[in-house]
Amino acid sequence: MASNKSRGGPRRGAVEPRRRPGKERVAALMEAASAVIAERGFEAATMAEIAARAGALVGSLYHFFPSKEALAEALIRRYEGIVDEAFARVDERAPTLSVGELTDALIDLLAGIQPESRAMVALLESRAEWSARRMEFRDAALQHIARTLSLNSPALGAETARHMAVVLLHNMKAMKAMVAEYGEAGGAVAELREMTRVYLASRLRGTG
Amino acid sequence: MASNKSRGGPRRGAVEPRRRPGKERVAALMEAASAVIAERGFEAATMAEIAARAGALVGSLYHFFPSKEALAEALIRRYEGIVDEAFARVDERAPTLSVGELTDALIDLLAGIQPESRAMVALLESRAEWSARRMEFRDAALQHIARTLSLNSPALGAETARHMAVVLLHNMKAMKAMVAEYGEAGGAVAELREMTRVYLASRLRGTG
Amino acid sequence: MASNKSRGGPRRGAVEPRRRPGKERVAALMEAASAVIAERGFEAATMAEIAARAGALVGSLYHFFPSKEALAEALIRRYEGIVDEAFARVDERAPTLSVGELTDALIDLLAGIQPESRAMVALLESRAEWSARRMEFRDAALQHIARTLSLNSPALGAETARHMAVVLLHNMKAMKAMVAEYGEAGGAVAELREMTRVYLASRLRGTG
Amino acid sequence: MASNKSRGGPRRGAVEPRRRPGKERVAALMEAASAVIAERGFEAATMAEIAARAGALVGSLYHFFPSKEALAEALIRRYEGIVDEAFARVDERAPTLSVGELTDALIDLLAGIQPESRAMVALLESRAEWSARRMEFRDAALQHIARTLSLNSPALGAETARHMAVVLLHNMKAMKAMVAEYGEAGGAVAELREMTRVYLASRLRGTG
DNA sequence: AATGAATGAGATTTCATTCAT
DNA sequence: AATGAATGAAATCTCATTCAT
Repeated sequence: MASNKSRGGPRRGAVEPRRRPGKERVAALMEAASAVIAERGFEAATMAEIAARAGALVGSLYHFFPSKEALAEALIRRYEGIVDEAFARVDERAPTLSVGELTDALIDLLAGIQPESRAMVALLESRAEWSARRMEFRDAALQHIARTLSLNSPALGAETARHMAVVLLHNMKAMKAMVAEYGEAGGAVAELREMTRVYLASRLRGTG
Repeated sequence: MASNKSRGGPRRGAVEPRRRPGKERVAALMEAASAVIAERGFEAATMAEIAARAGALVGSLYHFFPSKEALAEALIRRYEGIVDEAFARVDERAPTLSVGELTDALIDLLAGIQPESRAMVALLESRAEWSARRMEFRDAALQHIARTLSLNSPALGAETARHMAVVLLHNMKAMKAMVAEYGEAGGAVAELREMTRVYLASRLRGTG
Repeated sequence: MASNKSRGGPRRGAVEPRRRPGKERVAALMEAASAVIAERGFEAATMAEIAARAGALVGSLYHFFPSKEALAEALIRRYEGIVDEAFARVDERAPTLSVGELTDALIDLLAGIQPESRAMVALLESRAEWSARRMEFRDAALQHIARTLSLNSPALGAETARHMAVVLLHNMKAMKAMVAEYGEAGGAVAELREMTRVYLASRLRGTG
Repeated sequence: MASNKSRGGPRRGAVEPRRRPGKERVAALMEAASAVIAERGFEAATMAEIAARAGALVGSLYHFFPSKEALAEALIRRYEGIVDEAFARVDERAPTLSVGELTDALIDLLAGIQPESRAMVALLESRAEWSARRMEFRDAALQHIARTLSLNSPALGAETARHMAVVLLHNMKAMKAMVAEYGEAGGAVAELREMTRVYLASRLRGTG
């Protein structure tokens, strides 16, 4: 890692361009960032490669994202939106979902988000002094899961739901990784799904 | 001159020390490496910090471990020994273990190895071109788990055991991470244990 | 992080500068590299000194030449151009040259290229796993010489010309070194010229 | 290059062991040094590899040769002895040698010294601030050659002989290199021999 | 005498970030 | 807005040499 110290001044978040060409540029840059981070992990992804993949130059990248961390935050913000929507769709149906349906809905939620979710997991996994923004994202995901559980099984205690969410988030990330490694049809993938199903069946039994 | 060309010929792994002080130094260096890697992850751990934590200089570190990768391999070799022993202890009792006992034996196996296992997980998780050595370690762990399952439930198909092992290894690593984050008494820890228990109960039922 | 793993993908040779100041910088860097390599030899020449001599920092040097080897290749590419031109000028007159004129044309060819040729010889002499690029340069020089010989004495067999070229290249490099050491007027320089002349006279006699 | 500064105290040359085992050790170390320097060149040869090739350790090597330069000097001293003898053998016959015989005697002199002469050439070629010792060796070789020439052709002026020696030494080193590269039977080797023959024939004609 | 661990300066290379144009 | 060159701290690795045992 080179000098990570933020030498930068007061500029904080990402600049939001008003004009069309700028918007397209930003979209291309974020897509490129997603791809590179997914491939290499956050720390190993270099700003130069991200820019190059978008057909741009570092200067351009820094024009919109004043630091690597700002880029990460912008990505996370985008992921949050996507994840929010995914949960919203599940939550609509949550109260009426059977255990098997709930299992699939949750466990496939991350894996179903293409192609960003690999970068998302990489970002979540990356240390880098555990930036506050990433913790928030993680907490938001946990709250989402807990809420979905509660919607499905209102009798579930809030704290229990929260603890279960921690486990389920692990499973969701594992599913993403396993699908990437073995493909959707792998036997291990089926086992992970089955484990999640029997777990939810057991925990939500009396409550549903 | 510091050209990176491999010049020394076939020197591959770590140099084994021949004198008492060297042995102690190597032990101290590996301990320091474990600690730093556990804290920062493999890529972010610097050779300088590892050496410093052992009260040594980089030159000393490189005297025993000719590269960062060689250090990683030496650590993995040590972990392999420890993990082998842990599995051997479980396997002695495996045929007679109840599902609950088997669950605990497996899920606590990694977490029970102190203090190295955090570094072990970090090493397993690190990318760095997925070095062959780390893949082997992973495969060995999977085989260990599959064997333990088969010892407990001989009727289990070999392939099924293998697929279950993939899932269980995920759980074991998650347990390690969660204990490190929340402590042993955390509610999430209990949930992970419970999930593993009901999963094993469900899969080993008819077979035991 | 400074892992040596090739991460940037296929970037091989030198980056060609796109702006005026860059072009000048690159020219200054290559000149500095020539000078330092000429003085110290390739291996002993350090990137830091090369950069410093051009009034730049290592980072700048690496901006244009991603490795020391890439810098060497860029230099060789430039030398190739210069040498090609020098041979082209000789070859125009080659058919009509007397032995004495041919001797002078060849033996002074390298020595006449100022100031790069000392670095060129240093590069040619340097080991460093005998990089393919340098072998190619050497082969090209041999072919040039053989062609010039054949132009002057068409009856010369291709293989003989090739073997003579090996000897003449030695003489050309020796001339460069001796001029650098003793100056143009040295008695040894005259002897080398004379040796080359009687050799060519003897070999090209019946053929010319 | 690491810290090349001689931090050492007043110890200068190599220690000469009195006991048999010491003598054998020294011989083995010098042989190993010759081999490694021949393979890699002087600068790239490391003290550790030299020691290892002799089945010894750096400490041992430094016991007998207090620095790398001292080792180089010891090697040169040995070479001087060998070269002195070789010239003595030639000089006995020198007055009666025909031009062809003189050519062969000189041009094969270095190449005929096995296996040290490659290291010798490497040492002679290496820069390393052009140590005085190596310059002396070179000068001694030049004087040897000049003397042999004068013995064969007493009418030759002293200065002319000296200038011719410079050229002939180049040829002798080139022969060594070419034999190493193409083998004894190469066409280029024959050309080099022929060039040397016609040169000597031309220069020594009236004088012999 | 011999061993082999320790030292530390220095080399190559990487990369986030800045800034003049 | 965009470009791309410049910066410089930091990381990995090397190696001649010293020194305690």
